[in-house]
Amino acid sequence: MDKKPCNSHDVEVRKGPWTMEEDLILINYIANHGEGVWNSLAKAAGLKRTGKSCRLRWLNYLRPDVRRGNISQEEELLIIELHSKWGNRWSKIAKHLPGRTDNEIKNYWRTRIQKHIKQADQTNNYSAHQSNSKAADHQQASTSHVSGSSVADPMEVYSPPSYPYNTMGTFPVGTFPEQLPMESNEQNYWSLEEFWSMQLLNGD
DNA sequence: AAACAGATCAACCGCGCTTCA
DNA sequence: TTGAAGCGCGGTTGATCTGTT
Repeated sequence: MDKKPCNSHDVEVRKGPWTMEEDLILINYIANHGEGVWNSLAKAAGLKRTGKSCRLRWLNYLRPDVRRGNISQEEELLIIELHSKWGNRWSKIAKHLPGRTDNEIKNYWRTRIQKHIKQADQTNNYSAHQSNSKAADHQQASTSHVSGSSVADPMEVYSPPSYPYNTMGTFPVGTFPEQLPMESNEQNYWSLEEFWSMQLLNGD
């Protein structure tokens, strides 16, 4: 299937961003028939998408309990804690953050947290280098805990207090929460009903 | 105002695990 | 027991957005 083309009859497969029409078809189909058996679902719904693509779209975006935007400090700390426990087991981590998807957490980790780890690492390496030079002069036995090779897990050099975030949980650069076009921060959830009423308003 | 660079995130890809005939 | 099919996961890519010069 994934390892080889699973369409025996050369069905054209769409790729790229999902259209609202496709979203509607998928939502409607799942609302009526439930999720699961994604390959046959895709065919039965008349979507020119792979089952995989449908599953991903549903789980990461269309599911009514998906929470979007504004990862709180509590959630962030939880992500950090769980990542230090389990590593890149994003789906496992996501299970402990209701409404968050593995993809979202993975992206968040890579774009935000990992960046800060690198920065902290560089800073620490720099200061470690500085202090090591001095230490060498003084024949001190002070071993730096950020010697790179001795650190198996980047979390060990990661120090949450060094975040550039303020205590209000806002972000220094223009990140998503304030820029979401429609919802206020309280409205991180949206339901099928809301989606459908949006469709009615749009006349679609 | 335009060009460029960096950040973000949706979506795809490939691999490995599970299930079932 | 084995091979095919389905599914889930983690890594990666590319389009878009935002900030800076």
